[in-house]
Amino acid sequence: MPGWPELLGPAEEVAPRLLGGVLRKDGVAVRITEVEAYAGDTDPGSHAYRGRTPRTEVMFGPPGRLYCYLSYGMHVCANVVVGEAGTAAAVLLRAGEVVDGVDVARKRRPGVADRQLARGPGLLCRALAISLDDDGSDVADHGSGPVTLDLPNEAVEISRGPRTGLRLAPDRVWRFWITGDPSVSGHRRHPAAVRETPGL
DNA sequence: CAAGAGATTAGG
DNA sequence: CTAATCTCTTGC
Repeated sequence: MPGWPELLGPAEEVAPRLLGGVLRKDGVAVRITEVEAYAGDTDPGSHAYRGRTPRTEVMFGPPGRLYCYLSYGMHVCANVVVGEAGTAAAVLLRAGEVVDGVDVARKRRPGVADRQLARGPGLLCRALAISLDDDGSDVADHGSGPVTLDLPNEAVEISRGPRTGLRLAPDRVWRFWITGDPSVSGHRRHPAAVRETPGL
């Protein structure tokens, strides 16, 4: 059974549906509170915009896999691949709240307040000990790999705003987060234009 | 082949 | 504001 039907829509529709979901690895669990959507070859902001490279290969594969990449040469960031195989859409996991294995996560980030343990895409991976070795790991097939994802079973209130760290395609308002959650990142220049979208 | 920007974070 | 440092793109 290839992937979940929930992951098959366009990235900007799938992304908010992941909010409140739980990502697990080695006893540590993070409830996802902030995501960003990337559309692949039609999206100038996507790594896959200029075609396949060894790094972006996973994004062109089937949905439900993890796309991990090295950011600025030092931080690992993780995406969930969405959409049909052959497309390169993905959802970047930007931030979350540690809901299990807090003691383990604390050891990975000494001196940091609990609510900030996964406050940012690089930090989220550090809290979960996700590395480049997890690139391509199948999170949809629950239990087969080291990393698993549970989709949320209750609705959450969602806000949206422009994507962070990107100058390109500012018209795509594709960053989503759980309204009012203290663990969302955006610590840098928080976009002024922030609207709520109860209708999603 | 060399240079620079980028889905980041920590420290001054 | 800047350093640290990997991958890919663009320019010479």
